[in-house]
Amino acid sequence: MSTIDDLEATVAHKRDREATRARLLECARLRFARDGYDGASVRDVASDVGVDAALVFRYFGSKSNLFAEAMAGSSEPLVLPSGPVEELPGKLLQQLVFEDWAEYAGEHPLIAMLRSAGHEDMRDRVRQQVCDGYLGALEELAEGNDDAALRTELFGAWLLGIGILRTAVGTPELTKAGLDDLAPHLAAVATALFGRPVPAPAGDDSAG
Amino acid sequence: MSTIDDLEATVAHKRDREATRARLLECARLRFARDGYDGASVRDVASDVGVDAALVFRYFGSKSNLFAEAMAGSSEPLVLPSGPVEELPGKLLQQLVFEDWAEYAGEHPLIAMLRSAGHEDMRDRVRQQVCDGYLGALEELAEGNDDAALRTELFGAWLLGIGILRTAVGTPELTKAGLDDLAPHLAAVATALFGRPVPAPAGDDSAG
DNA sequence: GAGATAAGTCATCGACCGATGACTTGGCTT
DNA sequence: AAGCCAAGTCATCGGTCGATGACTTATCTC
Repeated sequence: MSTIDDLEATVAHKRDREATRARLLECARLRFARDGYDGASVRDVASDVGVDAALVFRYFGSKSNLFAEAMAGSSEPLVLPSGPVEELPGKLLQQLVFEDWAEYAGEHPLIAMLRSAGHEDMRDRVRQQVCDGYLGALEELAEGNDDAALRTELFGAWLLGIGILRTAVGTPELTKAGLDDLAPHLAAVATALFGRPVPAPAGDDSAG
Repeated sequence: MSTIDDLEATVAHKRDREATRARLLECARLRFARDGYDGASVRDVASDVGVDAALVFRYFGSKSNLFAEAMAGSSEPLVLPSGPVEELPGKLLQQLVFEDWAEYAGEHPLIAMLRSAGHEDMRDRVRQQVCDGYLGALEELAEGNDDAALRTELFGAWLLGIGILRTAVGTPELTKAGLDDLAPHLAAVATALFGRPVPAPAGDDSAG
């Protein structure tokens, strides 16, 4: 009996406010990332979770708030790779481009979020995430240069552009390229931009 | 009297099918570029021109057709710079980033078009324009390298990323940077990527 | 088991969307 | 000036959206 109770408590457990809220946020993240702010409807999100749309407004007040909370809690999937800074460009490239973001419709959430950049507040949100997150982590690489921040942004622009050409535009060479194909160019550009040697990311064993 | 007639004939010229059609297409280009396919409404476009929305459907049949015709006629503003290939990266950067695209809401049409990349046919259109237009012009620079096409796309990705970080994300350093600030980095990256010297774009006299 | 409280639903509103068809108005020919 | 035809408008439909408030139902306590 306790087994069944536990099961129901962890799996189904209907009418659990916090659990429902969490599921709504998770589905909202996916929907917003995949379809953009306008493209994702509150009814869609609610339907994914299996509740009525009115409940969403009951919990979050407005679609805008739902978006804000969903994106605020999305720092988890955007976790930055750790390790020595020299290896960071390669790891970021791998994460941005080659990681399997299947649950985000095949795109890195950041690229997907750009679809919503038409709205002013989302632009701010995206910018903050880009600057504080990715660029902040890269800035150490540019240390010692006169315009370190600019160089960092330029390198970030490159990574972002690669991701966009691959997933949003579908350019032929980049689409079929693997990490091994990009590695030497990554090293060359990073070195040229930062004025310090940046090793090419290892064609890691996990990549078949 | 003839003066007034001429004025009306050239300026106002009410009830001129072709003129109205052309104005609708022009406004549609701007709206679609600025707000994306979903964000731009037929009523908006019609209102810009000063006609009823029903007229748009009368002329173009559907919003989708309006979009197709508007974008088909937009090859004109995407004219490529001419001159020796070595100067092309700089010119492209200037056009992509610093040209005044005021009529396209301050963004290069290409970047703006990415907003609509959620729609499949739009994606194809953007890819074709990118590949045949911009990347095709740049490919000559990569000649002599083993993977010339990939290098070209990588450089295109960089230019595109710069444009996006500037206008769509609003990253601080890139936003306030001028062409002169970017020129040396452009030269460094292009040289590293193409393996041949690429001169920095001249901080031209017209830029005050 | 009765009742209270919170989780979740239903019905509905007003606004806007794309789209259609009947209507009006302006310009040209005769 | 009469009258036709095309350019442009108006009224409206069906649908979806965000949002609200009244309602139902499950769960917990006593």
